[in-house]
Amino acid sequence: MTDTAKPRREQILDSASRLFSERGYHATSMRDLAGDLGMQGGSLYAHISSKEELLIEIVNQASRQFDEALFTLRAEAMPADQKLREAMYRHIRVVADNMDSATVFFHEWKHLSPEAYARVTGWRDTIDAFYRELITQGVQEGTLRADLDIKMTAYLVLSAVNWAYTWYRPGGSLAPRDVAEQFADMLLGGLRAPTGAQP
Amino acid sequence: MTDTAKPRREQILDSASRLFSERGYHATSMRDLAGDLGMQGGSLYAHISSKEELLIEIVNQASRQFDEALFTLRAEAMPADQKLREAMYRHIRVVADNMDSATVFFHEWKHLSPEAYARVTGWRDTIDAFYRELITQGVQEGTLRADLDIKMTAYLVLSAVNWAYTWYRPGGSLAPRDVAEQFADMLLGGLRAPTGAQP
DNA sequence: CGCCGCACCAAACGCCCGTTTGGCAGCGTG
DNA sequence: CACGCTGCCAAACGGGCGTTTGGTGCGGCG
Repeated sequence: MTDTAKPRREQILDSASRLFSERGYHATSMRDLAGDLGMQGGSLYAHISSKEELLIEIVNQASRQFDEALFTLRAEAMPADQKLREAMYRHIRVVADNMDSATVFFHEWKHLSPEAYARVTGWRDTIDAFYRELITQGVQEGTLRADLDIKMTAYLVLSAVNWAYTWYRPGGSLAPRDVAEQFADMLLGGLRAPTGAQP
Repeated sequence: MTDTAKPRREQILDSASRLFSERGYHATSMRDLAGDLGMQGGSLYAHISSKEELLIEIVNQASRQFDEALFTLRAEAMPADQKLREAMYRHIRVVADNMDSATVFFHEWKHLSPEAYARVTGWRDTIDAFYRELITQGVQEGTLRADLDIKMTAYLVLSAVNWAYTWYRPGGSLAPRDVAEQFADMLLGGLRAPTGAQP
């Protein structure tokens, strides 16, 4: 209660996340953004240095959230199926808790300047590698099927957790935990009914 | 050989698909597009009526491809697991054969005018309903697990086939059929190794 | 009280946008 | 040869863009 309002700069970043995610980066003008905050376009530049700085900061923020959520899992010792379940939960939670910046992250990273662009690409590779390691570990320890193609399996898992940004609605009846549990159950156990007849 | 070159209008649509998918709709100017075709910006308007017409036509084209691929499957009588496999194959094939327009479709539909926007939303609902019906059928006939949540299962399948636009590269070693078969195998059979121990 | 610095406004800058216009080569047809 | 049509160019239009600039009201501090 020492300071009831967020710093102006954070308010700007919040508004920018929302508007960029709703309309896209290039379709949002600085005057749109300023209007959303009740000010004039030029006044923004007392707090930020450029429009691209906003995009970079939003994307970096999202990257950091994913990193923090997944990196601590890397070294933990647990069965791969359980670890995969936990990774999916954390991944989806980050998406769900940051719908706006996650959407901007997935949609607008192409518009970054070369350095920031390269950083995002590098981050993607890191996450890819994380899931591939996890799956490889699972195959080696016998928790996951031995005939899995590591790369394709990672793509499948990443599809499930990333695509959530297009349909998940926070505040609905589904918590991130529910989504992750259901997805993990289906992915690990399979959709087919256990019939007993098998070629 | 009666006419070696495509009609100019089709060339424009092809270029627009590529540029819109690479840079985004708003980040591509009409002068960029014209330059790609070796002409002046204003000259485009001898063949098209507006920039948005291009976006609408690209998105409609993609919608039509999905419709044609999936609609014929609806009435066919086959076990649901096999039908799901075939649907995933056709879905991924459309994405793979139309990477540019599919990317535009997934990324830029938000920027359409209200009528075209509503049409795309309606299309999405149709595809959603198609997969939900298919899964419901599978549960009823006993091919798929009885405890599946229909909506979540459809989300999972759609994630897998839609997200392909972000990573698939035509001309690589993976044909759409390979991707679909692997995804369907993993989804239907599950990732977990058959141990024999089960609660 | 006088002063500073902060947050903002109003206006302007140069540039690029989507689109329109008028004109002009080339060419197949009468 | 004259005609009109097609496909394009060069230039311009009004407007919006991201950003800069000079000025102003105001709260806090010496």
